[in-house]
Amino acid sequence: MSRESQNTRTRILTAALKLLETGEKTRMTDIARAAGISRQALYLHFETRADLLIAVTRHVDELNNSDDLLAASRAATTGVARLDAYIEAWGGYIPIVYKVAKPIMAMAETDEAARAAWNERMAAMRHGCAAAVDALARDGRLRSEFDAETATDILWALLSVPTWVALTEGRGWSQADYIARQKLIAKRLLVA
Amino acid sequence: MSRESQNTRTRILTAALKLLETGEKTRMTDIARAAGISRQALYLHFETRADLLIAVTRHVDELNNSDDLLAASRAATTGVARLDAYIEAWGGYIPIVYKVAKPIMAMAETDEAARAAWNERMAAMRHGCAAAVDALARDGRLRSEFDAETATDILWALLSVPTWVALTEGRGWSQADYIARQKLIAKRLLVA
DNA sequence: TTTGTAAATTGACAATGTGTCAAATAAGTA
DNA sequence: TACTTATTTGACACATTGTCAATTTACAAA
Repeated sequence: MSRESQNTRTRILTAALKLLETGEKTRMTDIARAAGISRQALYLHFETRADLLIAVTRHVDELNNSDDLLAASRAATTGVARLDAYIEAWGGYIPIVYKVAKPIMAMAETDEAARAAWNERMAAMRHGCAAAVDALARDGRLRSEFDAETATDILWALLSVPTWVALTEGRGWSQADYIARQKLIAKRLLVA
Repeated sequence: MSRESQNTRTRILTAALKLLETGEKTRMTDIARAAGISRQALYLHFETRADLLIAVTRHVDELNNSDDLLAASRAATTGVARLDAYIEAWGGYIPIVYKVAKPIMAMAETDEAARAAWNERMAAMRHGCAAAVDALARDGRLRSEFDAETATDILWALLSVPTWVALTEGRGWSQADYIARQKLIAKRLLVA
């Protein structure tokens, strides 16, 4: 994969991302046109449409330094602070990835690669939840109502993308509302 | 629409339901074969695949007396009892409708009729949530942290189908776990 | 300048699944 | 017998993904 080819690959990802963000159609034809190459040339860089879209999410992660973003919550000293920081970080990141994640979620019904990519992402998100729950437990402030595993599941479901979609797009919660309320809810549920 | 035609219509709905429940493919071809008629004849009874699937959900509602099921929670005297009863009723009904609802949710991305049908269902579910929240408020037992509208949104998101899918299919919660824990969560969040 | 190579183009085509159409048939009813 | 309704049969349009083969472009090495 030469330098030239790398440029084209990035050009494709950038073009696809722009289409996704502006809500335009993202058929292979559309992405090719936006990238200024032929539709068939897309297949020289990505095996399938699913692969291409998955690559776009990774591209988005890189553009936004997603690791650093989420790692910030690790700096928190208390469990409660960590929980808040994680909700702030992840909750703030959802709107960024959502536009790209949406077609992947849709494809996940039928496409194995898309399903695997999405599950992996959700597993990573759950790790963040588990870390917050563990930090609470270490402080002796995890409510005894649920064990750590169950508490993690609850937090994970609470912070899931479909829940975010339901509350923001479906019920009109602003992003600020969403984050503030989720912090309250999570603390009420998990903190003793 | 003659009596004979009615029979065929029911036969189609029954056949489609069976395919959905057993997880088999539900292309128009498959449904037709299962119903013992030609694929083209399906279009004599339903305009589109979306219409057919929507009709199946209504058929399921009728088979299960869904109205009565959910109405039971209305009999509860206290707000807390009503909340519990609603979670029990709706939570218990999710697995029944889910298999049919799944392809409709998938179609909702692209098909206007499917989207409308699903939104209507979710709005109806939210009415149940609102009723429970109002009952709590009437008892003076609604937590003051959130207003009634927001509390309803939270309960609605908590009881949403994607959340159920995440916790049961995704995290292996049994149906009994799901209902018991959701009751605890809802009370912890909403009851003063 | 010639030659070789990687990237991209062009045009055609298979596969899938939905939805449409027209002509023929079956079966019961007036 | 004639009419009506449901259904069948076979063909086809359409959208979209993915594949293939032959050709062209452009750059780099000799």
